[in-house]
Amino acid sequence: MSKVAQKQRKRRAEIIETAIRLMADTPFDALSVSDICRAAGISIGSFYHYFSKKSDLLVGLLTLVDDALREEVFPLLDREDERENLLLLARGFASYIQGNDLERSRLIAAIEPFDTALDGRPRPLWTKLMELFGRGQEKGQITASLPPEELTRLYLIALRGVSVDWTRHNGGYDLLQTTDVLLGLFLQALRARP
Amino acid sequence: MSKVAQKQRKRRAEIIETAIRLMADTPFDALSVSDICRAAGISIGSFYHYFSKKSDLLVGLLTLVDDALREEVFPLLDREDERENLLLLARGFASYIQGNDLERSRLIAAIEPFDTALDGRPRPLWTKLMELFGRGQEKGQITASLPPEELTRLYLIALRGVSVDWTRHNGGYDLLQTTDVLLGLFLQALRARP
Amino acid sequence: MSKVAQKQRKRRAEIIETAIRLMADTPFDALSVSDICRAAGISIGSFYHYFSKKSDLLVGLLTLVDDALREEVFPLLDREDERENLLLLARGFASYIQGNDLERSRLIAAIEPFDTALDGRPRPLWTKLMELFGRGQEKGQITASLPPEELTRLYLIALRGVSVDWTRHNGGYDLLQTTDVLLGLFLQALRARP
Amino acid sequence: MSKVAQKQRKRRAEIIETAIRLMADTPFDALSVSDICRAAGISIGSFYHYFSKKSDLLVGLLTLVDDALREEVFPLLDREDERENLLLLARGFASYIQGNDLERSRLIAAIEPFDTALDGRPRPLWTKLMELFGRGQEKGQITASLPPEELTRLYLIALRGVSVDWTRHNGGYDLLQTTDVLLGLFLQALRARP
DNA sequence: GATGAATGAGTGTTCATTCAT
DNA sequence: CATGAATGAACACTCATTCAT
Repeated sequence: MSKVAQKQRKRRAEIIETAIRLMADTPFDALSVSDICRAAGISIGSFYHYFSKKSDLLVGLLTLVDDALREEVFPLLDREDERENLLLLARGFASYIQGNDLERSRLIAAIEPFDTALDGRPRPLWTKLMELFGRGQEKGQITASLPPEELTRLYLIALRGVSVDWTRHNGGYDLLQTTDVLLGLFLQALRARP
Repeated sequence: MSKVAQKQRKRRAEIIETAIRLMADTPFDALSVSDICRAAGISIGSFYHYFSKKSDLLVGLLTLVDDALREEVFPLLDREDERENLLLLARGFASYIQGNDLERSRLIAAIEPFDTALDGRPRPLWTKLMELFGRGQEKGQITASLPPEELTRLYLIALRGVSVDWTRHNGGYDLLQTTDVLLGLFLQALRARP
Repeated sequence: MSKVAQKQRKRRAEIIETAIRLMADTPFDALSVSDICRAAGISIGSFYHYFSKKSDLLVGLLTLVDDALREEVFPLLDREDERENLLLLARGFASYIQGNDLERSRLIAAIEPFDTALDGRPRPLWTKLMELFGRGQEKGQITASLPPEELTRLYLIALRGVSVDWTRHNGGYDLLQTTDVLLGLFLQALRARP
Repeated sequence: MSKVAQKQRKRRAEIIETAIRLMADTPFDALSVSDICRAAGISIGSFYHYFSKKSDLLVGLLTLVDDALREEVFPLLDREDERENLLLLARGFASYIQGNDLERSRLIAAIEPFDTALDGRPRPLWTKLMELFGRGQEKGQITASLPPEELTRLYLIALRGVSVDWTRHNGGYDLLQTTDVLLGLFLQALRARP
């Protein structure tokens, strides 16, 4: 990648980060381009130099989440019991949202259509879940009464449920713990029966 | 109720129904008052005669849902097994959203903060769930490892999860069936163990 | 006057009084017809039964002031020294505005074009001032270096000045006293010189 | 000042001038932002680029008047007799309102709360009057029976009176001459007596 | 690359006025 | 006489987007 292109990427990322920070308090639609520019210390003209439309920001934002998952969470999923891996993945996602130093980025959850495709490519969270459920069934750890697609779908629904609920309650409780309990119960119900 | 007041109520309800219809395609915030008026065949002035602020519509809308639940779903919850009642309640809610001839009103789910209070009073869905979980534990049908409040909370999170997901997929699948499977699994995990 | 017409007059007067009361806090233009109706306890329909336009209220209002002056102040102007009568008239006007139990009607001053004609007829305040200045000159009490019309005009300008100023300061000082001093100085300068 | 900032100032001033011109016929409150924009040949968006609220116009307007007084009238007040200076100041204000080629800007008078503070700072007209009355009393040219504050207040009341009256008569007479006569009489009454 | 002035359609909301009941 | 539902033009203000510099 050329130096110029790299600088371009970095600038884009900075703007996106700024937007995420602001979205902690204000939903995307209620955030004006000039708000973002003021916070990012750039001019409106510059914004439109890096993004051709306001909604381009969202695409950039989702890509950022995907990258974080791939780099920080996926490498940890090496347990023998796939149900443990599934729970770890949910926790990884929850903790990214609730996020260490990213407290403010919690609204990601509200936007995040985390199963659907982005630019045609499937989101990595979906792909990884499919993989884990598939392997879990192969290993006889997870009930085979439903296909992996269906399990993935249900799992994501529950995961989205917690995220959205947490968001609606303004991050007022421990997302990690609630995710643990709810998805734990779900996985318990999926235990393969003899 | 006087004839005049009745007419008032009816007109208000008509406007709300129109808004619900439109919200199938467009989220509330992106819906302008004049859109609603055009669709309802009334003038902007009339709108503000019935609702003092745009956001009043939301309150009206939630009240409508509450009333429907109370009148059409609650009377059916007379099974001996409280888990069956819980599932029936979830189905009732789902079917109201997916709604008979109301296909288009599905976006209710996106707004619906169905656990929190409205005007200070708790929403009836929340109250009823508390009641069913409590009785279920008394009868020994449901695990007592978590308090009814927590169970209610988790149940609503899952329920909200399905609704929101279905909404995000533009009502592209059978909400009733997915609700059945997901909440069924959840209740299965809650079965009291000897 | 028929009983019906009398009742009509009374109702009109009631509405005007209500409007005056409200105008203590809110200028006429910022006062909506429905505000007035709510305060007067009548329907909008009724308002338009008694006044064909909102601005009709103003005409009614001015007539009310004229009547009060004629009935309550003019009879007192019987001093030998016309300058005393002139001061009494100014005081009478000021005290009507500041008004005993009419504290709230102070904004009259802001509207009051008290020299110009109303419906073609000259306002009584103007007529009376002309009369007093004329007699004062005849009696040699007031300088004849300016015609009565001019003196009247200047006197009204000063009188209006105090009223408006007092209004702008939200009635924050004693209107009567300031009127006394300012118009007193004015009359002092008009003393006929040998 | 940078070229950009200068251009900004000029544009703002142009808009204010336009508003003043329109206010000859229409009081500020009855003047819509879009009227002003149409007359100024700019878009509504541009208006809000230069003024964050409609009422900002008023502040700008008053500042303009203050600046004009300070630059064009104050330097002329160098007579030995302070009463002459006082009259010159009144004439200067009147002539600014009636204004050379600014016939149309006469409504300034109606808005002008010319004694009260603007942004916390006292208006220069008030300060200058205080100074002149104070010096006049020291020199024994003006009666000491009232303090300078009171004299300033009364003088401003009379000055406002003429302005408002002239405005109400739609500039139908010579403001300069009337100011001369009225304030002249006032100053005559204030002559220090042995 | 970067800037920010300019645009104008669009927003939620108000309100004088009419008129069927 | 009295009501208040209905109207719709008007208002102050916002904001994504363009483009000359």
